[in-house]
Amino acid sequence: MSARPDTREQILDAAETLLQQRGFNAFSYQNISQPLGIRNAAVHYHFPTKGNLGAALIDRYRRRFHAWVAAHRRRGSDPATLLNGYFAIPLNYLRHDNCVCPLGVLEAEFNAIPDDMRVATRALDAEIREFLAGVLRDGREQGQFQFAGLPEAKALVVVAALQGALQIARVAGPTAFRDTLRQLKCDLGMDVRSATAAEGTGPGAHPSRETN
Amino acid sequence: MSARPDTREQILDAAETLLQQRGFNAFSYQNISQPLGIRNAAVHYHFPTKGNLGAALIDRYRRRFHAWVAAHRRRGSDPATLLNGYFAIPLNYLRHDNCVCPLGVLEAEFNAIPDDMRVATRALDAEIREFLAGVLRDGREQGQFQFAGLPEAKALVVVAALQGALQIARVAGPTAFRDTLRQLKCDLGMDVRSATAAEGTGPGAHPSRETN
DNA sequence: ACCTACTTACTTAGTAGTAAGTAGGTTGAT
DNA sequence: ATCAACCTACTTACTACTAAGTAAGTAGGT
Repeated sequence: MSARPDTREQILDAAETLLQQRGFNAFSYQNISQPLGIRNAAVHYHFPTKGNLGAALIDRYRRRFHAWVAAHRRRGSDPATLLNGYFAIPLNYLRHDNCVCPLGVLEAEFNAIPDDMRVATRALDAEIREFLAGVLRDGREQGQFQFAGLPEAKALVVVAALQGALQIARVAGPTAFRDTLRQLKCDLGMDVRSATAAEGTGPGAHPSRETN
Repeated sequence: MSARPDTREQILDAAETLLQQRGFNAFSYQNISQPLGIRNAAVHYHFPTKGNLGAALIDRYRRRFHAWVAAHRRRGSDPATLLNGYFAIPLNYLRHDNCVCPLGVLEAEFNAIPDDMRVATRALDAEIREFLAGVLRDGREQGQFQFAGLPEAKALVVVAALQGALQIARVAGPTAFRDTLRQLKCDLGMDVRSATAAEGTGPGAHPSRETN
């Protein structure tokens, strides 16, 4: 009966889906343990407190993102490829039963999560925006994107809009997100083909469904 | 001891702050009753279930927004004034201890709120985006704004970015929101003065602090 | 003999929600 | 004008449940 010995990772997978579907304060240890066929105390064994679980989850998001960026750097991807690869992350969330961006959830509940989670959240946000600002700067220099203003400010608009659009897609349907993405590309002077569907799972590789 | 007979409205005020500060699933009846010096059951008297409270709160947001739009219509405000007035709403939230957009919170927790709240949330989102798309369309026709694409898509980008930026401001500080707003205006070909500070409280008039 | 990865059984502290009682004001019939 | 009936806006006291977290025990591998 030891088909999946990696209980710890399965717990994180379950927590990830629950976080992006319901929010941190709207799921319990039982929501994790029951589907996995284990006991609440088993979850506590791996993650003594819920805050530890949350912080470990955010750290995993960060490691995945770092690895994804590193892989692209090795491949020497150009700015347009990097940006389309980044767009694939929320597109994956969207396909995954309208999951929202983890950063959005954590920031919305920021005053109701433990301190170690806040620190990790801040770090993830900074890393993503720093990456994106670099991509936008390089892309503009190389003539792949057109926009006015600082790359940091444009990166802010892009991440904020993607994050917000995933949330809006919850009430307005997935086309709301796709329309937002198309407009963002248009505002960057990019080629507006729907595309980027087969861009690979990227760092936002969501556990359930396709991992079966 | 009847300084404030309007308990019902005070409950909604408290719930509003709690929603935008902590999220719907991260506050309890006690968080409302205790500061008001009343009992939990008094809250249940006015709002039998937490879902009723939440739905009533969203309905109040909607009524405030309708009244605000109607007031501007009577005044015959031009698109730029309307848009700057709309921008004043999240700017007020920001000043109010980094409150986030109620729609963002509700959408993030969408799978963890009762059904009547979902219906009301959907309605509020549709009303806001419809209003904004109209403003953007008129403004472009009158030469006040410049942008490519459909007004509906541009409205989506604007509301999504504002919503997301309020959340990001939680972890990155208020300048993150202001930078996002400046970039959005820049992308619309608007005059980029910081301004719009004394735009009045508008429909996002938050209860506590200044109402004292 | 010990470690890892659990389980069973429990505690403590909340949560939303309810039932029944009550103070004070309003209404209506006599 | 007075008294009974009733309504609004609560209170006290409770139920039923769920939450996170802990202590102690155990099976199986090293």
